[in-house]
Formats: sequence, C-alpha cells, structure tokens
Amino acid sequence: MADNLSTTSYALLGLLNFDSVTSNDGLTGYELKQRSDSTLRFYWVSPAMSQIYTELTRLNRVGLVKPISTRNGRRTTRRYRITPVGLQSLHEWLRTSEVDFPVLKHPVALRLLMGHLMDPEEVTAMLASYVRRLAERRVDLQGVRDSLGEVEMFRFPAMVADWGLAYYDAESDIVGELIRRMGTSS
Amino acid sequence: MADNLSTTSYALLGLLNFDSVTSNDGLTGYELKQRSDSTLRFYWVSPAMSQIYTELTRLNRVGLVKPISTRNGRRTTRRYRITPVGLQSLHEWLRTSEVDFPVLKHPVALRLLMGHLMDPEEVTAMLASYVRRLAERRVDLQGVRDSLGEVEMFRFPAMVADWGLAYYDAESDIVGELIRRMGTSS
DNA sequence: TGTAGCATGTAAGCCGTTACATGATTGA
DNA sequence: TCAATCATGTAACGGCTTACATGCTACA
Repeated sequence: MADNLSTTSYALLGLLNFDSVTSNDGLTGYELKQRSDSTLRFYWVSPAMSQIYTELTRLNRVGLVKPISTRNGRRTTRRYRITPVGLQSLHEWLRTSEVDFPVLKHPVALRLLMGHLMDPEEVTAMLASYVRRLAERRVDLQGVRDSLGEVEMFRFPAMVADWGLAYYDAESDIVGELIRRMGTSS
Repeated sequence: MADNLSTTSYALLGLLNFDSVTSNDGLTGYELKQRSDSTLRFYWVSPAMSQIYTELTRLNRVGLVKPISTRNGRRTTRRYRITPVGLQSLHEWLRTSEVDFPVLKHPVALRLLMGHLMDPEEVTAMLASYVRRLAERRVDLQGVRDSLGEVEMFRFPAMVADWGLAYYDAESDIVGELIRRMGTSS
C-alpha cells in the first residue's frame, strides 16, 4: 500500500475492474491494449504495449493485480485480474486524490495561433481536415456507445461516451464557424 | 538544420516570433514562462521553467534563437530573439510536419467512467466542481481575448481564444446535462 | 530587514515512446 | 507455407517534472 501509482495505472486498474464485474476471465496485456485503444484513448491516452506490460508487472509487484499463467510451448500467457486490495486501492484513489484539470494538447489550435505564417488556404485546409478527422473519431466512439446500450451496469461508461460525442459535435461546430471566418476578409 | 525539435520547441519559437513582430525587445526565459502560462496553457502545455531554459539553450545551439546577454552583478540576464533561420524553421515546420490529432488527458471523464465505485453525491460534486473550474478558466481566457482586441495583427490568436471560449461553454453545457442525468435515477 | 517577484540554472528521476527481439496459433 | 493476429518482453532514449541551488531588485 501507500503505492505511488500514475493515473495510467489506475486507468488500467479501472479496465480490469470492469472485466471483474462482467466476464471475469481476466485480461492479457494484449487485450488490455485493445480495450485502451477502443475506449481509454478518447479521454485519456492509450499507452504503448510495452508500457502496459511494465504497468502490469508493477501492479503485480504491489499486489493490486494477480496473473494466472498458462504455459504455451516455451511461452507463458498471463491473464490478469484485479485483486481485492487492488479494488480497495482504486476506491481510495477515487476518494482521496486530487482531480486535476484536463490537459489538452491541441496541435491544430497551436498552428492556428501562427496562422499569419501560413497561406490562408492552408489554414482553411488544415481546419477542414480536422473536421473530417473529428467525424471519423465520432463514428468510432458511436460504435463504443452503441455497444454499451442502456443497461445499468454500463451507465457511467455510457455517460462518458455521450460526453465525448457531444464534445466532438461541439468541436465540429466551432471549427466550422472558424472556417467561415477564414472565408471572410482573408 | 534538419533539427529534430519537439512541438513545445516550436510553440516557444512561436511566442518569440510574436514578440519579434510586436515589441521586439526579446524575451527572457522567465517572461516566456509567463506568456506560456497566460496563453499556451489553454491549448498546449505550459512547460516548467527548467524546461524552458533547456529549450532555449537547445534552440540557441542550433541557431534558431539568439540571446542578448546583460551583466547584473555576478549574474547574466539573457533576452532571446528568434533568428531569420528560426523563422524559416517555423515556416518549414508549419508547412511540412504532420498535424497530430489532439490528445486529451481528462481526469474528470476518467473518474466518471468508474462512477459505480463512488457515491452518486460524490460524482455529482466532482462534476459540479469541474463546472466551477471551467468558469474560472473561462474568465482567465476572456481576459486574454479582451487584450487581443480586433486588430489584424492578433487575428489568429483571437480566433484561437474564441475557440477556447466556445469550447469551455460547450463543455459546461455538456457537464451540466450530465449533472441533471445524475439527479434522475440515482 | 525580510519577502515577493524577477531571473537562471543543474540533477534526479518518472512516464512513456520507438525500436528491437521472439514465439504461438489460425486460416487462406 | 505464409501472413495475420495473438502474445510477451527488453533496451535506449526523449520529454518533462520536481527538487534543489543561487542571486538581484524593489518595496513595505
């Protein structure tokens, strides 16, 4: 205990906790990466595979997860489950740790700031391209949302997904307006 | 040339470029930190002081900025200006480098995902607190926006600031809706 | 006289990435 | 049999933070 874990560790622990209340088969590092890619990446970061394996090793060392190993030829596959101590630690983290304000790394906004160093058509094209990518992301997230349905068990993941969808819609509208603004007096 | 700089380097170079077209007094590392804190932090990250000094040393080494040193007792103060090569490098970066999709690290959304591990009142309180902090941020950003006015020179920074304001407004609305949703069937 | 703000830097270390290395299983 | 997918890990290193160390200037 008194573990000093990163937020990413707790995010992974959260994914393992969802597994424990649904299938409870445990998750391999590989599967955890897939879940991160499909959900976590929308509002946190999807860690690299190597990072996930590193975190799982660390979480195991402090007893927050437990692997069940199965031999496969000369190779071992590990399925990880959250432990009671791990769940307690997650609760503790949610209750006591400071909630940081979100951090946004927005390359499009950063470049727009320097729009006077670009051709106006380049600026407009950059914004239009961003709108298209937002639409792609939205499709992916809608897929996640649809898979959650309206069941009580997924109430919170559904809220987060709806939040994300509304965010993409708002961002699209705002950037659309900026594109219009580029059209005038350029 | 063919410098391998981080986005943060170019962000700082961008701030120095704005200085060059306004006062052109050059900026100290300390002043650069202040500008980062007041503007950059809304859509990128405000680097630590030590990071800024490190970047300035690096940018100077590759000739993208140039310091003018003045002695103060046994201490040297350096005011940095962007060089012609630096401006060229910034142009090059804007024209040729890939525009990454924004990355959001959103601790509030991450925690909401695990709302089933918290008391409903705690969840609501967390969301309400976030809305208050959004309002604070909005005030800060509105200050920045007001200082930019409607002059052509600050057209792009003004667009970015307006973007940020619209984003905060949308985020506030969305989270307000989530709070209402917490009220029902909790 | 002491403290707040201006100003500059080094050192240790964490978090996370990319690159590299390896092996098992399934299906075209 | 070959490629894709499942699966696990190490090594090197970059970017950034916190902690630490130091000094000048203005003013209450």
